[in-house]
Amino acid sequence: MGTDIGDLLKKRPVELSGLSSKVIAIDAYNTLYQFLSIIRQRDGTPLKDSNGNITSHLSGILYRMASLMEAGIKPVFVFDGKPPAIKSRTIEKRAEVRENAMIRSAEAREKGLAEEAYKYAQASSKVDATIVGDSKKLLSGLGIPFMDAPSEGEAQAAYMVKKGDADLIGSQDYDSLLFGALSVVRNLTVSGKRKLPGKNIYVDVKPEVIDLEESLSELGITHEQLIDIALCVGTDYNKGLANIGPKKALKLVREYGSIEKVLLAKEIEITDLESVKAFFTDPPVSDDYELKWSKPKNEAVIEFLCEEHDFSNDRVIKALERLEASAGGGQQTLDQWF
DNA sequence: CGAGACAA
DNA sequence: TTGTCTCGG
Repeated sequence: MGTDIGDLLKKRPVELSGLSSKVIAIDAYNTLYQFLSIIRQRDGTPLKDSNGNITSHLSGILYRMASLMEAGIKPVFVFDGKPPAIKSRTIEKRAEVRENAMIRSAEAREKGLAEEAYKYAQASSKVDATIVGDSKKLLSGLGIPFMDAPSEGEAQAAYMVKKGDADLIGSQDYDSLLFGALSVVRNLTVSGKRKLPGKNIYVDVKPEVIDLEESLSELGITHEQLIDIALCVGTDYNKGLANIGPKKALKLVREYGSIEKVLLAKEIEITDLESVKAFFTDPPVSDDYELKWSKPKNEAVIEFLCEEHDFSNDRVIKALERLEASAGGGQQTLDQWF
């Protein structure tokens, strides 16, 4: 998923507290997928309520939003709209991978290969309409704004940053930088050690910020050239060149100046090159959003999570208290004085 | 992933 | 208090 240009970019570790008062446009699809694939039991099954509905994403949203709001961060979720036609190959491929993973997971479970079963169960995660609907319902209850992008969420989020309505994009992917986002934050989580599944290995996971201008000047390339590099490596919208990774792509684009000249020199072609480039530089975006954070609607959240989805009352109330104490990123509490 | 329990 | 592990839904 996304584009494999991460190795080229400069990453600066940050604390969550260092992002206080920042508006972060969260790539909803990316974040929900992360929750679905990671919040699982040891056998690989996601969290579910007594009716069999998946609830991993609800758990993820509740606790992470409590942490972010507590840190004074103002999150806004940006959901995907209609994918562009040039993405259809990627979408088909993802569906294939998921179905394959589902079968392999079942097979591995039969054979008693726990680790394998877990891995394939993760890969079968799908952000479907129910997951999206549930998530929006919870966000409404938590008082956190969200919007539907006309097309790609990352493109919309990048637009919001360029406009100055948001400060950073929260995503594990780098695509929003191609769409012109000035700043991306990855690992948007309370920093700490994470145990790798299976082995007894712990890794430190800290939030990290990637600044577009900083990365470009360090690489000595323009934004357009960064897009060209991504196009060489391959994106969600094009296949990329054979045996070309980020390092070789950087070298080629530096040497020839642009992807067009690279293709000319190597006598190769990329289908839809022009429309893919145009999609990165001028994607469909919308001004139809309102960024307003409000106090959580406690009763509605409790009804939704506890009554409908079997969450523990105590846990939900605790998370709501954390949210309530920080709702509006300080704005709300300040208003009390006027 | 993140909370909570329990050990050190 | 800090680290390690399990459970949550």
